[in-house]
Amino acid sequence: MPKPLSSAASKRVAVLKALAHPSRLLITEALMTRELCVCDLRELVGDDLSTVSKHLSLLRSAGVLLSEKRGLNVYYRLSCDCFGEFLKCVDQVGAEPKATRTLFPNCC
Amino acid sequence: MPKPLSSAASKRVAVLKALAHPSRLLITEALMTRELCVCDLRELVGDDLSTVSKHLSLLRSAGVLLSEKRGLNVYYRLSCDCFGEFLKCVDQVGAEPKATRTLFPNCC
DNA sequence: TGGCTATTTGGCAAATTAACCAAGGAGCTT
DNA sequence: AAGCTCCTTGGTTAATTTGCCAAATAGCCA
Repeated sequence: MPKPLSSAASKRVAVLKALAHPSRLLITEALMTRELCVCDLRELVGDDLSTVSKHLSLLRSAGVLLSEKRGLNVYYRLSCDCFGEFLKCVDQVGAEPKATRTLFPNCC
Repeated sequence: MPKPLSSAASKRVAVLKALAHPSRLLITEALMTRELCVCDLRELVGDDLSTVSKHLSLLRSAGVLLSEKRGLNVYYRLSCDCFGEFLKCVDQVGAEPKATRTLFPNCC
């Protein structure tokens, strides 16, 4: 049984979990450029449409994406334009071979 | 079967997955202040020692943590000092109620 | 060496997550 | 209204992850 989590912490975990999946990260990266509809995203990731829809729904409920229906299509976009910065941080993690680092230099 | 992933992408996913767990995020946050040994971290998260050790091993292999054995203890520390920035980004995601946002303001 | 402490590893059962198919809206357009 | 397109939801099975116990390893110290 998981121990009670502060709401701030569980929100962080929800966001991270949402992004910690190949298709969902790909979707998020694609949306950094422009909003896209579900069928665009389906083509991008190549999974079954229902699978993509579920990924999108998860990203939306984590607060990562916003959606809007226009006509027949549903368009998704990032809720936040900080993902460039965010991914830069991710890429800095362990950018160097771990064995060669012995202290805290200035890392990133 | 997952489709082939670029190595940069799978590395990103590995880092995000490593952080997307309550205990592992807690550990990572604690290590932002100072390095700690396994027993300190065990006390912090309250799980079985072997569970904590597996979390640490996962974080290390994702490149998030570095470890060093000194005497009987193994000390863990962050591989990177950019986590403050990183978490700031995470917290900005969906910081506003989703419904009220209709476009890209300057968000974060 | 033997014993003690700190940590890791192996193995397994429970819980969670993922992906597909099929069926169900929702909103054009005629 | 009928039919079509786009998307979401329900339900099921497979795969992955989690967490504990027990056993193994590593290093100190008598």
